[in-house]
Amino acid sequence: MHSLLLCTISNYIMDYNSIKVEAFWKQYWKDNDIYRVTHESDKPKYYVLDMFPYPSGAGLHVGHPLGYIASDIFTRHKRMNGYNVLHPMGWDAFGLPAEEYAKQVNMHPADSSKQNAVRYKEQMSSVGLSFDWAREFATCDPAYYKWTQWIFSELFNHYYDTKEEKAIPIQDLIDAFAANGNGTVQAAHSYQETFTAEDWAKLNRKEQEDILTEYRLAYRKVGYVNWCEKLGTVLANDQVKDGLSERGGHPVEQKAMTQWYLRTTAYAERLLNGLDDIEWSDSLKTIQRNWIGRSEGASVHFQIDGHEGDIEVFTTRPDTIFGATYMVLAPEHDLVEIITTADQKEDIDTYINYVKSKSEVERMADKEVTGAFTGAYAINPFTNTKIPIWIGEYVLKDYGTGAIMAVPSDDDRDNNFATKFGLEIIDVVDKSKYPGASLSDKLGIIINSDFINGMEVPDAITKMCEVIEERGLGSASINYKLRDANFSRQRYWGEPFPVKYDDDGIVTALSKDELPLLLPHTDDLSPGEGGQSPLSRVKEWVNQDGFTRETDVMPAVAGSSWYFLRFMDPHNDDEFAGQDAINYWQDVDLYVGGAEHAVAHLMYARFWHKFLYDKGMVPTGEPFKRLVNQGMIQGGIEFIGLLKEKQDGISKFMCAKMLQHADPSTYVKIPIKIQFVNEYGKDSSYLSAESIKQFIGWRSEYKDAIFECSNGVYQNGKFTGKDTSHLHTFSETGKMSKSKFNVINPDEVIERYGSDCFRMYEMFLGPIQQSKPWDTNGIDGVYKFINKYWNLVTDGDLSTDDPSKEELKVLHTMLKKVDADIQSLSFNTAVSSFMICINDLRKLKSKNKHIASEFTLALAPFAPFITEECWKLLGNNESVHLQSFPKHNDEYLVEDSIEYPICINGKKRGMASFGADLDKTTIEKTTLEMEFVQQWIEGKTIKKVIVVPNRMVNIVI
RNA sequence: GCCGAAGUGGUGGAAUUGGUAGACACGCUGGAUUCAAAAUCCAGUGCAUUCACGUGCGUGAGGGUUCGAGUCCCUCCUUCGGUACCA
Repeated sequence: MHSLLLCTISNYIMDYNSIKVEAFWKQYWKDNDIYRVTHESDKPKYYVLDMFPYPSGAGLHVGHPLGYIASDIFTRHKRMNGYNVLHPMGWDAFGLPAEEYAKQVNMHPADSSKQNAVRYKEQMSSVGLSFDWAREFATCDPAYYKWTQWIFSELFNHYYDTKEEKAIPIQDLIDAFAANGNGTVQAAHSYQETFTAEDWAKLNRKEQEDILTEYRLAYRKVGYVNWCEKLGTVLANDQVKDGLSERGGHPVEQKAMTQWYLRTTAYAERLLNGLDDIEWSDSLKTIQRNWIGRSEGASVHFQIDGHEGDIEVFTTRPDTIFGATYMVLAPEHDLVEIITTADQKEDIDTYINYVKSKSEVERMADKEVTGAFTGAYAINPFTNTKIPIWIGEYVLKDYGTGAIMAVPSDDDRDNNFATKFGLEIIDVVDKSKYPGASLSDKLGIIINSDFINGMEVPDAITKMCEVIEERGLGSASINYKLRDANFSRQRYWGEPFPVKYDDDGIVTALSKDELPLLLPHTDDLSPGEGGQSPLSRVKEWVNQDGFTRETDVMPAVAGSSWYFLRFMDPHNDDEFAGQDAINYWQDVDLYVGGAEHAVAHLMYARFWHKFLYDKGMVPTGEPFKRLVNQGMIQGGIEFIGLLKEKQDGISKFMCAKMLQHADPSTYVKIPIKIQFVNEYGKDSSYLSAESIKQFIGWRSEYKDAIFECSNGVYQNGKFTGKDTSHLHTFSETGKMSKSKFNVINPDEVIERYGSDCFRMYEMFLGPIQQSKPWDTNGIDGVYKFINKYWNLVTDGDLSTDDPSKEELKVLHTMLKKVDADIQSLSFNTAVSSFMICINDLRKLKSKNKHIASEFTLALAPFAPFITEECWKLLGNNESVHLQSFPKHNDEYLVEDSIEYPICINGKKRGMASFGADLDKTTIEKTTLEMEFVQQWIEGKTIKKVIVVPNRMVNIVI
């Protein structure tokens, strides 16, 4: 056995050979399937999940495994505590980045994704992550996306009943329409009209479908996309920068397209309330709450002077309605066309064209007040005065009703608008009693408002809601910021929508036995005509006998919205997951992943889960019980300054120190390989003459360039100046990325220090929730620890005697701390406990087999390879990872005496040792008699003596 | 602007319910070992002052509560993250 060779030379401190040992055990674990789990188990279940990655072409860098290592330690600890732990991994392979990467490397995304996943898996195994690889799948596997499509079909075939507060089959709604029309139906919808059963019966099938679509949980409507005429393509939001395409810098405009949406708004209240019962960080919950953006208020109808209809507005401040001196509609509001007078038509048209010409980004960036008058007037139902109706881009068509009553006295935006256009301002809230209160605080006394004069604002709001309902003007209502989710992408690499359109354009969802609807193969991934998906060019797929297919595909979030359920039963062909498996595994107990998914992924996943819950297909209302966001490991980025103006036609680089006070517009920062840089990451980082040569070798276009250092000039291989050249560089901290040449690959670190050392060092860096720059310098401390541990087990013979009291105390102090730290995910302090323990054991010259064994067991979750090796060397045959985690025993931790700090007026002045069970009075008495205490209290009166048992003594004089 | 999180040595970071601030580690200094180096081991290391014992000051700034504050309260500053005219 190779491992025996390592330990037979016992009188010599042998370094641990990580490469050999890790290779051996990696194979052993694989061959023996020790991380395989099934739901047929008597043990309690536990589900630890990492957010599955999109396998990018670059492979893993040292930042990626941070969360995986943490969850792996947690998993191993749970396993050793008798749990049946589901810990799977897979690939989020569909989506834009995968498609873009495939184009770059000139491969089909199906192939590049597969290839990248293989590399990821290999790297993950090198890190010693204990995934059950039998459950691996990718979101682009037809066997998986069959069920993504199926859930989508189910969404399509359901509506949300607001009375039952759950999803109900659409057939029930059709029956209700046929029986009673839509007047009595309580459902989440976007259909504005009311109809009777007779009306419904008169409609043809297409007309009925058009109404039903406004109720379905998956539906189609017109939405806007970022359209770039020049590139002939639709762009994602992050492909647009400052209103221009990121690639090429071409103008981007808003283009209307009929697209698929999910009615997430139906679940707004439940998505909000569900947050109360789960263990997520407060900040993450707050982000989700803000995103849902619930606000209470009233919807009020304003009659339009000289027109039949009315304008409905939503307001959180019905108490200020007496101050509503004008109204504003969103420029896209349906009524604009109807109410605009002939006189104002030109103004309005000009303004609408102006708004259309602006991109969304420009609209957000531009804070200037703009608007136009429609010429029409509404009647304020409380003052009965005519108030002008304007349009303005600050009113958004998607929020509330797309119309507002403007109260310029109590709303900053309304105020700016009124001031600019000379509209009337009536002050309706006296805020003098509440200096410093902001408008959103809803504080003040109502004035100039008839029957609510003198009331406090909150009371006035309640009163007004009542009166509004009494008078039939509207009702109290709740509004959400949350919008229905756009679910269409004009792309290739995603799930095809499982739907078909007949000749009349009526949509039906494919049934389960028609799934999966396979994504057809095509090598031409360029956009289709008019910004359509590349699929639109695959005519033989789109045009079927008697129907056509949807050419848009689903977004990347589709596949990640339910993958955690598939892991429970990944190879099931009959169901998305078998009920036995789902009932056993229930939900995710611990979910670890990056905060960048705080909104989109988690919101979609919770939404899908709640839908499946309504269908009785999952047993819990929330998918992720406890969630932890790991921080990012960043990298140092090094730049050198290149002057924009060439000197006699030659490029000139200048020392960062010399550019410190220069005008930043006169030079550009060129990122360089961090390997070239001396004192990398520090303020003093620089390129020496040697590293400038390396740089020139890498970027030969600069071979003749001038490098002006602070102490001389380097050019053409020669340095003229005093001492050696120092070309200082700019150092920044940021994401590790290929384009910044600062990627540190875990493979290199593992090769040099071993996987166990790498794992423990990543944990030792700090709390996992925190982001921090990678710095290999500190790794030596952990490396020393690993070697100390190795020597503890392998250097010399171990005694089988009972361990001493001191040894037990040192060991059990560690066991207690490590156990608690793992549960609270404080892995950095757990690593430090191991270090303290091993240092203490060395001081005690401990060579005890029991101690070494227990230490090995406790260390196993952190350092799976070396502990496995040591466990074997300690004479065991079964894997260390299948053992029980050692329990600490408080008996060994009992102290005979306790060191008390003695404080005078709260300042420590000395120490004293007292028996652990000594009473307070004796401690107080003894303390006051002590010599150094006497010196401090001499001639002073003692006001008070505070004795905190087991803590400290404080004397107040 | 609004919301959230966080500011501790030269560095990464520790500190139950308020109870010895700086654990552990890096780095640095000195020493041992070595022909020498690496590696390893030992000692020291918040700042100021002192030959020294010690003393003073110290957790972003200022105030407060308390016998006692890194921890609680108020005001402010900075950094990071989220969000963006949300009626």
